[in-house]
Amino acid sequence: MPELPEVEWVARGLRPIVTGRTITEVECIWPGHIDRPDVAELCARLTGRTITGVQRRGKYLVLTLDSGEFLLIHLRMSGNLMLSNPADPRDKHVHTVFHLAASPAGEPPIELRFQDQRKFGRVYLVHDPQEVLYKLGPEPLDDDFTVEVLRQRLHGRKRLLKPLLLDQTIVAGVGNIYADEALWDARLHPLRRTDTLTDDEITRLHAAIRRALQRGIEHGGSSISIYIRPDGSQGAMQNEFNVYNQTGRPCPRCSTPIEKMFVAGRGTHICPVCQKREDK
DNA sequence: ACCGGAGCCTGTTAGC
DNA sequence: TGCTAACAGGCTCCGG
Repeated sequence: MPELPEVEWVARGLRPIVTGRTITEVECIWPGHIDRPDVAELCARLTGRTITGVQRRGKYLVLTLDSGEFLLIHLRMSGNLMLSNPADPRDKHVHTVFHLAASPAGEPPIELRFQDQRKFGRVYLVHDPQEVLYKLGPEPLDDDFTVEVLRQRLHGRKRLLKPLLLDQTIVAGVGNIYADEALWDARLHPLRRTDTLTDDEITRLHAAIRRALQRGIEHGGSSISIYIRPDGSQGAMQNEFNVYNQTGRPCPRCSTPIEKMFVAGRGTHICPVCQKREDK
């Protein structure tokens, strides 16, 4: 599911509710999600800990704990985190439940439920987040992600643009939706190679990556398939796509029907007129 | 260095 | 209507 904008909204949804609450119990219904440490140790080390903050790094959620440890969660394709009243029935795909005590302000206890249809999501409890995050490239929306930074990261490489954008070590947080949206915005073909890009094209690509992700955040993320925010509300970005999932519909720039192709095994949507294979 | 495919899983949908 | 194959927002490992 979630790419950077969706994970950002999960973090924003969780932050005011879970910060300051203590984990009273961890219920592991399907332990396959737990990457490290093992399930028993994870439950033991989390129980009694207080959540001190909620951050995002790329597509990872980072919960900071009063023990100095970090609870990292990656939602992968179909994972989701929901805040629920303990009395509410559980979805059948809920695999781990974090029971949270009443808040310091007196809000009643709540459950943080990790649900995941396809079971690709992962949970890590670590002393140092870099243990998991060390490979990630820069945060694309940070001020220090400049055109020059992108240029340097492409220097000497010969890669196809689509797989490049999906590579989290180049830039963190872009997935299939926002890669297609960014390439359309930059008027670049997904099969263009990085070593053929002009300075102007790199500048366009840099701006387009940031614009696509920023738009995603501004519209509350994309709620397609099963993704919704922790409070059950939906994003609206799915109504704003220019090319993603728009096969056959007119390009918003030139009205040419959007085409779908496959690149690196991923569905890829382009405007065949705006995104010429070898334009400048 | 980089690409593409397989594998990890289940649910939904398109097609016959 | 019913069955089957293809596809789905991610990532890692491996062979070429």
